[in-house]
Amino acid sequence: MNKHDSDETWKALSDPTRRAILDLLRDGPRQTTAIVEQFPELSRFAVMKHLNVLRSAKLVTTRSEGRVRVNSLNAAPIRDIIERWINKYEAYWSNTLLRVRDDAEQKSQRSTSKKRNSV
Amino acid sequence: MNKHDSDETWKALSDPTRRAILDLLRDGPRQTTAIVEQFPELSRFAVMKHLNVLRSAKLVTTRSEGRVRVNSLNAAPIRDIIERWINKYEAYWSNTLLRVRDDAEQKSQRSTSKKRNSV
DNA sequence: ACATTACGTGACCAGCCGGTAACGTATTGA
DNA sequence: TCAATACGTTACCGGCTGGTCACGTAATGT
Repeated sequence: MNKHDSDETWKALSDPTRRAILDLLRDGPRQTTAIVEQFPELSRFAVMKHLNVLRSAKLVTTRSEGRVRVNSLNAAPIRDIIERWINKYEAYWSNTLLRVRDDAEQKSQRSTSKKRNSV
Repeated sequence: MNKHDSDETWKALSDPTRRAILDLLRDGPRQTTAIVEQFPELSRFAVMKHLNVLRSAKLVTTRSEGRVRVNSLNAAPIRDIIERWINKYEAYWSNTLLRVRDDAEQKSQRSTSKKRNSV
């Protein structure tokens, strides 16, 4: 949780393509080519560069399976940042966070259908 | 909350100096010169550029008081982002964030009379 | 009136960032 | 074996970003 690490996380999260990759990996691990194909408007290398940024920020982990590379989301750095900001800005939104918790409770009571909004 | 807006927020938050300015404004409004003086290693213009980025991302609002300009934090865009990410990544950190939310709830119930800093 | 204080801007520059084209490596199946 | 598949890299580039220096504007106190 040192400053350099969180700064790298922020930098990694600041790009919309990289956030879209994380969105994709939320639904489960993906091999590299599958991620690349998700962005037909970008070259393969462009996507892989983003992937490398995410890897060095430890937001994505990759393991080899034969000639396939499986990329998985690691949400820990995001959690660290969010947790930090929740504590830092607590005075500014305590009531809002209560609403967030209510949403979460309702959602877990309803069903487990996931929504896919891109931020 | 369209995509452009939240992207601008992310970009604004991606710089450590800008996050430090927000940190400063958490403690209350500051006039422009006071913010500038907080960063002796930077030129005044550099700080003001960062301030302008924060203003156009609506993270900082500024009002005139005579020849003084008072800058205030607006945490709403941060709250929006965090709220979204809490919901999106809910499955990845169930216990930790619930604890944080419980803390917020207890605190808001304890000190309902205590107003937060004027924004 | 006018120096002082507070704030803002124009012009410019180096370096990083996100992107492409082309090429290289390694595992696998027929 | 060797073409196909999956993945990665070298070389390069335009534009954005974060920074500087110098200058400009506007309200205030005396």
